[in-house]
Amino acid sequence: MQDNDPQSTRDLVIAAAIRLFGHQGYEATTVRQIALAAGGQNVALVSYYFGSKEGLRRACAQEIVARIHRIFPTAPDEMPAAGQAAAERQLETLLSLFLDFMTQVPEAEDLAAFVLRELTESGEVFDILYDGVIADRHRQLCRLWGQATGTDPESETTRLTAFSMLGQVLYFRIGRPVVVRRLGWSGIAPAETEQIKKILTTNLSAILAAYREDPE
Amino acid sequence: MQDNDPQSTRDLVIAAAIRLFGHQGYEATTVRQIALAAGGQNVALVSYYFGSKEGLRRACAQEIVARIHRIFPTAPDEMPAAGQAAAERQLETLLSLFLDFMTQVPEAEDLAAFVLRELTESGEVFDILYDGVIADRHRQLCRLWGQATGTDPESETTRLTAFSMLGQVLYFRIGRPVVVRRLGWSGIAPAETEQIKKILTTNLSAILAAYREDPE
DNA sequence: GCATGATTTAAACGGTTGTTTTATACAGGC
DNA sequence: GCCTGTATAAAACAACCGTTTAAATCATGC
Repeated sequence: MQDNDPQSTRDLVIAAAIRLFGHQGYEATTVRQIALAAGGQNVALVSYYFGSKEGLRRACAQEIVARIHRIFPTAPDEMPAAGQAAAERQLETLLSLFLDFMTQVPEAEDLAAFVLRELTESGEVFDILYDGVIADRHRQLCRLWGQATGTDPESETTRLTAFSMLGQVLYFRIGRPVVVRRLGWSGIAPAETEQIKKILTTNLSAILAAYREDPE
Repeated sequence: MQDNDPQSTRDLVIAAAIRLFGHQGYEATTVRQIALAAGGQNVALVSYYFGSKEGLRRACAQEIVARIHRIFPTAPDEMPAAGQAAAERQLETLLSLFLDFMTQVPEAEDLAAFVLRELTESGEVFDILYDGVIADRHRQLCRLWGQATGTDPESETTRLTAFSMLGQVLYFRIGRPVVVRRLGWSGIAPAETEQIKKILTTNLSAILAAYREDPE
């Protein structure tokens, strides 16, 4: 029970909490489970460090915001106005990286599950996540989309289309068990991610082409 | 507390449980809440009728399967081999109905939330839902997709593409709070659903066109 | 080496959980 | 009438919940 880790006890508790909250839900997770999963820590630490179980929940959300900022740094607000072809290529790599993260990075499962649950409950934590990670990323996607199609990046059509593209990626994380079972896969290894990537890339360029020849 | 309802007490309990399980999660919901929401019934009824809270959870899943069968009857296995244009129109109405259901029917929120949660937990109830509602509907979608593009309806590409289309629809239910906030809407009224429908229809025909001119 | 503050521990708190028990009301067959 | 099985009721059950308390341990500056 010595402190040999570089991580502080506080960080250990947060990491365990994100994993458990995401996997089984906030209410279903007990602080004793968290303390145990954090390396056999004491139950009282949750109250000590975070005030309450609800405080720990908030701390988890803030940690997620920080972690995603580290993984996907926000692009500078004003980007060089690339051409349509360049913007399309940037869109492609953006969605590709997002898919890789969602299907391949192990910790993404916990993060996505946590965000998903908070999203359904629409509590106070939802605001932290929306302001911290969702809004900026979506705006960036819309900016690229506007450049690639030559349309208003903040039009209602663009914003909704951006969500429809995100939905495609996210389903392969949220609906992963369904996809795996229906495809007869044993999981989503890098080879399967490439297979999905081909589908999404095809969809992307097809939709972009439709908007370019008829900007509505 | 007389039995004036046409619904049996059992059905009342299941209805209340689906609503509460979907809205706040299985663990977060107490059997006393359910009994109260079912019209002030007694707590012991849950054990009496369903054996346990977990048994009630299974009964909810089976009820959801039955209800969705009632709303979206499965198409007969062999459909008249319609032409490509007819198949595309059928795809369009199918996704359109699905979106309507997901965004407009009030009870869809509870059903979708329930399914979503069970999907994340991958327990025994997930099997009931996959076998009962997901597999058949996805196969039907693939069949139509095959007809509309002239490709193998059970190829890996077709099955994945079908999921990518479903993902687009589902995001507007799962991510509803995000969409509403980002678009500055106050909710998703029928007018907003039509707006989304335009986007999804555009995407659908664009992707179909891509596969038709290059079947890969 | 001792005072000081932060960290960790064990134990207990009242309250709530799912379930069981026991008793009561109510139907229909004989 | 009574008997039988189903349905509802109230109360109690042990187990567990999040939180608090109070004491022990640790690191650190002086």
